[in-house]
Amino acid sequence: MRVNGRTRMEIDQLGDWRRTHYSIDVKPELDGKEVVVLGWVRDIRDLGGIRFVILQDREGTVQITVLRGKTSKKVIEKADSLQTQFSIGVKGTVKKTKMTPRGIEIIPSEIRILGIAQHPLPLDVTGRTPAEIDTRLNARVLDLRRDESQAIFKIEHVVLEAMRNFLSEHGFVEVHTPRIIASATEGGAALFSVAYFEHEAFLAQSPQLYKEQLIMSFEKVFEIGPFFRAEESHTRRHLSEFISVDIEEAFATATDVMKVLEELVHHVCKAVAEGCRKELETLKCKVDVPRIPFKRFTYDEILKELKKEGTTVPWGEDISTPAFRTLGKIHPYFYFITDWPTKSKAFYIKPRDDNPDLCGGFDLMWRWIELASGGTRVHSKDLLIKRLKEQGLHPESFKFHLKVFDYGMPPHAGWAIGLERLIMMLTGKKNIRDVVLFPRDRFRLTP
RNA sequence: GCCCUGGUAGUAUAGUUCGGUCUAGUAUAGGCGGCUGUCGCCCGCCCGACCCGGGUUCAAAUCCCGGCCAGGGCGCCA
Repeated sequence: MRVNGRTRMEIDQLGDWRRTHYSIDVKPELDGKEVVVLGWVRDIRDLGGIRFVILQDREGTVQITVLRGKTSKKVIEKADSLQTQFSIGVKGTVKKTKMTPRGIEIIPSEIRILGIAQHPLPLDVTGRTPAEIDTRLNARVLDLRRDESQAIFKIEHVVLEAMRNFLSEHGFVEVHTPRIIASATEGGAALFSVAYFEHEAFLAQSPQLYKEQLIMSFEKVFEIGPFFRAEESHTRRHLSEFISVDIEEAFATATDVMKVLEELVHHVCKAVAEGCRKELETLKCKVDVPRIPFKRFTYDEILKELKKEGTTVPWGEDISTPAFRTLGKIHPYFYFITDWPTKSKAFYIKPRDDNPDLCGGFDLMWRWIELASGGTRVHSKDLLIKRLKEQGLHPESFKFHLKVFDYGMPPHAGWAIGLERLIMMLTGKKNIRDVVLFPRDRFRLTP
């Protein structure tokens, strides 16, 4: 049998080999010590009598140096049969040297080939030859070995960890609401339908109604999880499946949860700026820790600003994407937009007591992108029914939700932030697909 | 859903304006050979592509029509 144009080599067993060090932990102090490193072949440079194999693991790379004259025949044969992206294990001795940038190399005593890679590969992991996003997503697992991809998802991990810590420390309880629901939670966005035994069900577009119900016992809740929108949108910032970070708090108003939101964003930016220096450098990206509180503008003030720039938005209408792009140029960082017209926001956002045409809804903007939205919620059953009707929805289809208002619904408020959009902002990526492991959009369902 | 742009080796590109010189160029990857200190190693040789279907023409990668796919924009949204 032939693979890659040559005789198929034996695949070795991992056996009792376990990693003793990640690549970056192999340091000059270990000179003379035996180590076992595991990973993938990033690069091979063969100079004839000497062959350099660069091994990559999730933390970095380390050089394996094979000297033809001084190494056993068996090791040389193995080293010669390696190709890039093979999964391998190397047992060898650390050698201090001035010949490598990191000051060390590993002289192998045994190499094990643990998994082969079929060549030619669909993309270049070293990044010397670029690949387009479509090509990269089709070969996503290989693409995820690129330094840039690794950096993005390391940052995402740090963000999620920072968010969970922050919210837990502020007394929020993590909850999970159903993904499979009987009917629309908000109206508005289109839903995916699923066959649910003998019924039709839908994939949840938001945890909105459930999180409101949960504050009736837990008071402060948060949820991080995927939600689904069957929108036809095909843009750089929309997905069919996205991660929403939601909070809801009892006995609170928009003002209270806006404070939580800006403190959270501040905390997250700080965690990334301090904890992901290497990753930000890889991405050639800078994260400025924002000053809090963020600027707050009312909807009316925003309309006036836009008018000055020559963009007229009729009062009560939502702000168009081109108008938001204009705003992004005026306000190049974080800012809130408050006091929206009631009719432009969802039925569960509370109209103001002193002026029912305005409501307690807000958006958190980053430049021209809507990062989060939230508000004070309606907690009166009668008002909620009235609002449902005004939005053209049928109170009958919300009867299970309306029923809980008979059990002592407190005033409450909350928000939701689009995780991927936040990650885009922190990583400087212009396409949301870059920051999702396996994105789902209007035209992509695989891999 | 609508609008715009594009589709050339595994990948990324040149060529398309104005049809012929394209037997389709380059880089990288891949194969073979050489090289004992590389770190985007180097050198030589080789392999490999015009999205699909139809049309115009003496002649189509190039022009026209349809399809599929991709990227961007809009509306909607987070």
